[in-house]
Amino acid sequence: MAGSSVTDAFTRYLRAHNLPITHQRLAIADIILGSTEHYSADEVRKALAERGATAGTATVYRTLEVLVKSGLVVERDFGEGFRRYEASRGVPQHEHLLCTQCGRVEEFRDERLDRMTTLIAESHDFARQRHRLVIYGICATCRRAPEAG
Amino acid sequence: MAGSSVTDAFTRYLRAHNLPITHQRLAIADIILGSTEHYSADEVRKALAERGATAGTATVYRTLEVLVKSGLVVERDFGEGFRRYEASRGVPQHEHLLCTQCGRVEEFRDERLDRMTTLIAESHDFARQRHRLVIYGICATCRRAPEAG
DNA sequence: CTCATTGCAAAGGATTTGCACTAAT
DNA sequence: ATTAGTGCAAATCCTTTGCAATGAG
Repeated sequence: MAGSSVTDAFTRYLRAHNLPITHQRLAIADIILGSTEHYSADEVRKALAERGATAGTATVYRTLEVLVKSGLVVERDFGEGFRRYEASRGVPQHEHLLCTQCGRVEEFRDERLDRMTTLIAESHDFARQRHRLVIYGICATCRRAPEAG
Repeated sequence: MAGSSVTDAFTRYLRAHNLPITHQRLAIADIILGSTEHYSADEVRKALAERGATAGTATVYRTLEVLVKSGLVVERDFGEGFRRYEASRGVPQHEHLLCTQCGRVEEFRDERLDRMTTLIAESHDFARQRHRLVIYGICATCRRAPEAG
């Protein structure tokens, strides 16, 4: 563990593809890969600022793109008007719960969905690629605190 | 049936709410309420143009908002970067298949999902509001025609 | 007539792109 | 030294808003 971090896989990816290993790339990777959160591009910038690091908007987006291409990060769209990015952590497929009040995201897995959606796609003569299920609701915390805290 | 159209319900809604009944509103309602398609705001404008009618962008969006408030139209977000609007036709809840090549949308219903998502939300201590399932794939037509038609 | 709607153009938020400058190898 | 990345600002896409002109009741 010592001397090694979650960004190692990204460093290897960059090296293997002859892509420069920059401070910005490592800092952004460190934030996303070291957490289970679902970050928006803007939240990444804020997280960088909290650590005393910075990166231009364009760099954040471009690095997120590289991370997605590497397979280490997955892009999500929960219909909020912007995208979120999540470390893939080797987890094959999972669904999300989104608190419509505070934006909190939780994950769950349900084996039945893969089978179910495959059958449904077939019956409509679609070649299924993937599916996306989001459950919207209010989390326990927000129910206890009526107004924002 | 004669002398009456699908926009009647919208006309009644507008009258009941003391909202002016304009040509633009009727034309836009006629397009969406008279079809089972899932229109983007831009597609609504194109559909208007095909009929020789026009409406400013702002009017299209504002009318869509009124239609959604009336309950006659439902707003959808399939993660394409823009929203779509669909006549509700009294259909309670259904899911969508989206062709990632041509954008074609098909619908299906699965009773199990309501139960399933309610239980999942409960187990995460979320007060479930709604859910959204989209299956992405390639439709039969696009599989036959490799390149765009 | 009176008030809400319309349409244009400007504003907005998220994301992308062009380009001179800087840093990685 | 090369070559690619960075950051800024301008540009783009979808959507919203301000405001004078227009149309519905």
